[in-house]
Amino acid sequence: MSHILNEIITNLSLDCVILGFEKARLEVLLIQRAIEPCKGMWALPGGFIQLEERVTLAADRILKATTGVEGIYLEEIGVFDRPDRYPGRRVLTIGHFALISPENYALAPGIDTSAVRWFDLAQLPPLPFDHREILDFALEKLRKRIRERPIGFELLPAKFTLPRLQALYEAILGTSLDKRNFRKKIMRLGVIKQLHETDPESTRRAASLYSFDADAYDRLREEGLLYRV
Amino acid sequence: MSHILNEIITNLSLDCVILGFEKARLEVLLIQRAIEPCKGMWALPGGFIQLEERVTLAADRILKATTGVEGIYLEEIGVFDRPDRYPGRRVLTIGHFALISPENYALAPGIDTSAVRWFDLAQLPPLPFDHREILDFALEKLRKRIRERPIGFELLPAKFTLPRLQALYEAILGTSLDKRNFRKKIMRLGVIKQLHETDPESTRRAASLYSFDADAYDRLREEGLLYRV
DNA sequence: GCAAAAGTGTTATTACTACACCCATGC
DNA sequence: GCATGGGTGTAGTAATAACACTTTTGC
Repeated sequence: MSHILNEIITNLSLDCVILGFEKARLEVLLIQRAIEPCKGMWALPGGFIQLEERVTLAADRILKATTGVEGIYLEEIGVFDRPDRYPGRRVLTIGHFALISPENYALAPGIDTSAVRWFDLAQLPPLPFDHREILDFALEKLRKRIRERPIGFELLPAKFTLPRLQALYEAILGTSLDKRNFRKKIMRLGVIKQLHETDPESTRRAASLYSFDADAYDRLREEGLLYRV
Repeated sequence: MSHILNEIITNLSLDCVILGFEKARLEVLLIQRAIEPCKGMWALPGGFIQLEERVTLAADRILKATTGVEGIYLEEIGVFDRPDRYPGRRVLTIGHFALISPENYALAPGIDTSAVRWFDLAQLPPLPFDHREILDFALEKLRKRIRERPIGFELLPAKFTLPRLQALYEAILGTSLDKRNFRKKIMRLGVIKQLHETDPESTRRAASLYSFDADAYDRLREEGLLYRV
């Protein structure tokens, strides 16, 4: 077994699809590559796994080192394995995704990275390798999952309004939803609770603020509860 | 890029959890290892991926070479990455699973394998590496999935009876289900059709045979339809 | 004729969809 | 006072869970 410090597994990398929600649109976090291959292109944050490292820890390390984002829950979405996906040698990559509220995280371009920023999904630059495929796969996974679990809270600040939560669901699903039915369903799940405050950012009538009950959410998660659209 | 024939990726393997249903119990297909490490132990069928090979094709190739089973749909369930999971060097493995009807497949121990057979899940031998973890993960995935999709047909012969399908659901979920409600739900899905034959193996009153409508199933799959228990 | 397994319907409850108006606030 | 976005209720329909007896057949 090799023990050279920080030696990497050369045939296996990981990439992260970090999704956020801003101004009624979904966004994805991209980095501008400062090294070859594909130097200068905007790409998913990613990198190589060290020889003795757990994949999840590698994902945390790489995301922090390239974007400044840390302490988020990254979920594995699958292995991407086209033989020609990376130039010069065979590299399979383990796709990960996460949902975060952009305003909670400061961006800082780091190692091998010349810039980091959020991109609206509708205005993406060309992506290198198979990153477009990985992104599309993550989006599809998100759409399926939101029908099965009351996710979405990760994409909003700790206190949020119901109109904003509904806008998020509509952005993910690409449809519009009935306001009354949406509220009934969400409230019946019992995972959000009303705070006795209103939205200070409102310019007209202020909406009530709600917060998310993590314990109740975990209970539902166990039971595989659904949001059916 | 290396082009030595059949050169493998040394840090990445794959393993297969093949589940079947026999005599009201779930079973898993294991092989007896004919080579080190863990020579002589019963283990999940698995092996290494070749340098230019797609993972799915590698899984088909390895499963056929070790067990004789071929032509089945293998689904990726995730990467297993404990640093000490394989002795002597770092090897991550991509877990796969599949559901098949044991009677449809002839078993033939092959390369690096001294025996193949089905094991009742309740009477498993000790498994090497992290194979127990991979198996448990696959079973958990199966339980979650059966609540979301009308699976289970892969585990039964082409013609099956409703009592047998119900027994399968009960085996997977670990609960008992109401016969009338089960039939109503399954029939309402519209993915199985009644044949005008009865079960020739019956010793008392013979049950009707049904078959599975693959087209209707695919349509439901698209919509993410559910079996809620 | 009886044991064993297959098959069948109804009711009460709960969840879902569709749909239109009033309320609070800043300007 | 009006424009903007927040908030609320009902009725018809569909799905669900709970529940017990009759039918067929081999022995």
